[in-house]
Amino acid sequence: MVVLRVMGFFLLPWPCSQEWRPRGSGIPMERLTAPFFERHPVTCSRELIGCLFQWKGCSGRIVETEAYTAEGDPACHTFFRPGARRFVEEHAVGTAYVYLNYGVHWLFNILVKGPGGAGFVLFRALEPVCGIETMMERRGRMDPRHLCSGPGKLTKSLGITGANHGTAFLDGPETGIFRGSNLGVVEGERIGISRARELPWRFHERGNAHVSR
DNA sequence: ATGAAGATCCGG
DNA sequence: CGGATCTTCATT
Repeated sequence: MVVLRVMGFFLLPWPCSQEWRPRGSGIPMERLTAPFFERHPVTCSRELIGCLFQWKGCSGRIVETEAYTAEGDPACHTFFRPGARRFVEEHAVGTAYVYLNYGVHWLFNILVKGPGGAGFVLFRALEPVCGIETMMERRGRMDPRHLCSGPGKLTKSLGITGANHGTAFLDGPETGIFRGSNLGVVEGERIGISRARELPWRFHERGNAHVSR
């Protein structure tokens, strides 16, 4: 059992075992399944804030996301990459879309498809919960606030690489996303892109110290 | 073949 | 601020 400290307050008793499997300790951990992701990318991005992302021995609360829509979004890979459009067509909701950016950093997205359109949710920051030692082995010893405070940092902390591209992880024995709560969601403009910056498609938990920048 | 662009991070 | 360093895609 891990007690999370958010904004100076001890708030959520979070189920967490040595095996890094979030499992029952009185509070049911509701695993997010396909229907959650059968909605618009912006909706999914907003509602993922506060959920627990579990990845092979490590986990963290999702505290920052960005939405990219497959149609009409010049910043989305689908806009200029036929391969990305094919990916959307050929893969099921919940599939990991991982790519190498600037030849250096792996970035993790989840594929979503709603009636209003398909797209991706980019995971931009996590608040580490379990496996912090493992994360530090990968990134070096540092303030836990900096471990996953960026899309490239969190993949390195969790050990996510291109090998995970195109894989289903929602229902894995060691991977998945679990419903959580948040202290309020702040919406703002996306970061680090050159096109369609004005869209307010970046979301983060209010007051959270683990977000990027 | 070759080149440009890119949803980042780190260090000076 | 600049460099690292690789993939995808378009152009030659």
